[in-house]
Amino acid sequence: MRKNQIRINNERRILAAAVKIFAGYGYQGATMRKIAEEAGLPKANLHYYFQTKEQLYRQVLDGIFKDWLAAANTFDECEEPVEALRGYIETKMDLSRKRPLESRIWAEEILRGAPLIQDQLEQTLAAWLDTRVKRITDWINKGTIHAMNPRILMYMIWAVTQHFADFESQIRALNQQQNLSDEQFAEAKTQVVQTILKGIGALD
Amino acid sequence: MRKNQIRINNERRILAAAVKIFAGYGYQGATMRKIAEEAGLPKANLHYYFQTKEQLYRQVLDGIFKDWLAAANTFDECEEPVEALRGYIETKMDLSRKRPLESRIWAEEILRGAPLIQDQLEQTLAAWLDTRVKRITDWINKGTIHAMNPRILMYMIWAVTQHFADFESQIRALNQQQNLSDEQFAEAKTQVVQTILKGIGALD
DNA sequence: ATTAATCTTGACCGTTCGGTCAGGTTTATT
DNA sequence: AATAAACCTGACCGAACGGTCAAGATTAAT
Repeated sequence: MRKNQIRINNERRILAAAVKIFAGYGYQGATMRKIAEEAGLPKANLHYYFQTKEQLYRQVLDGIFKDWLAAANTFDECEEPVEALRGYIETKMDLSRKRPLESRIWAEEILRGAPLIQDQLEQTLAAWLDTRVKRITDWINKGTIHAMNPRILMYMIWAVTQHFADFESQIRALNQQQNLSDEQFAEAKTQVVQTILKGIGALD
Repeated sequence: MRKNQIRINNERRILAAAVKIFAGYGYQGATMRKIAEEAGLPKANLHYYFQTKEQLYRQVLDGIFKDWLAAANTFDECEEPVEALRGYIETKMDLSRKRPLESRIWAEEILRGAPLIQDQLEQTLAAWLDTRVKRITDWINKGTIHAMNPRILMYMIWAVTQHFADFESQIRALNQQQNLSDEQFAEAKTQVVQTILKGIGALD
């Protein structure tokens, strides 16, 4: 089978290189030259597979957005707030640990005012958030967690979990110029979960 | 007196314009042309006061760094964790509300790996953090708050408070395309304080 | 074996970038 | 009033940017 094997391979190579370069330099700072060099292909070849820099960037963002939404599986599968939120927070923390580049590209896009993904935020993400807000509201009504604004809870979770990817260089500078070790990161993960779950009255 | 009044005025105008443009476009996306236009001065005039784009950017970063550190006054003045942390969190939240541009410039610099402020992070900020870590450790030893890693607590506070500035466009998209009203922001501030203080065992 | 489709690439293009500079204008000093 | 210092700015520069293209090489289809 494998009809377009060449195309598939090259698009994957280019996208992987683009993630690295966009994360390292930002949209404006990234150049097609750097991405081509990282991918090991001539610059003109990039334009054969992706007409413009913006189109390449859009495809990178699309991939990130899908991971973002997929991270909510544990949240949806669990009934009780402790399991659901612990699972979601841990999944988001793991995502920050394993794929920090994607988190940084997302963060930079939002920083710049989300010029290219505003529609997805206002529609897909807003709808995604609404259903989770409803679940949290149910927990509040049942008295399982304290009364609060569920949206702000979600913002807090996003902020904290993504911080470990987005502000990695700051954390490194404050940790003897060393990235967090696996042990340190595991400690952070536990503490984040505990603090938030306790903070909303789901524990103790 | 006012000897260099012209210089003082123009440098202030240029720095104010630079904050806007750097925050809106990032370091690479910002151009001296745009900053000059925003300041209402010819481009060559910018280079008279600030030799290079990087020097202008450095001065912007320096100003932000000072605000950053100054926000810790309440933290230091209060004895007990509830007052100290509430004061610090509220001050950082207010800073995010009133000066989101500065927060975004800082965030972008960290995202890019802090190429220009690594020294300040490793020295000034690291020392600043150490003294606060000691105070939190004292609280833990006295049993006023739960046992935990004080550094991770500080990361969480930074993450959450700055999120409201850095991810403003995402929050807006999830809030019927409206920025948080003063009432909504006040609610967020209260909830952030409550969740963190409860989460570390300082309340209830 | 031939043709068609896909892929590859060095050379090139117009635009914009950060930065320079000479020469003029304004302000401060005496 | 004269001199010096500070300030202003249009025109210009080389470099780097995103993107194009024609011509050749490779692969797929018949």
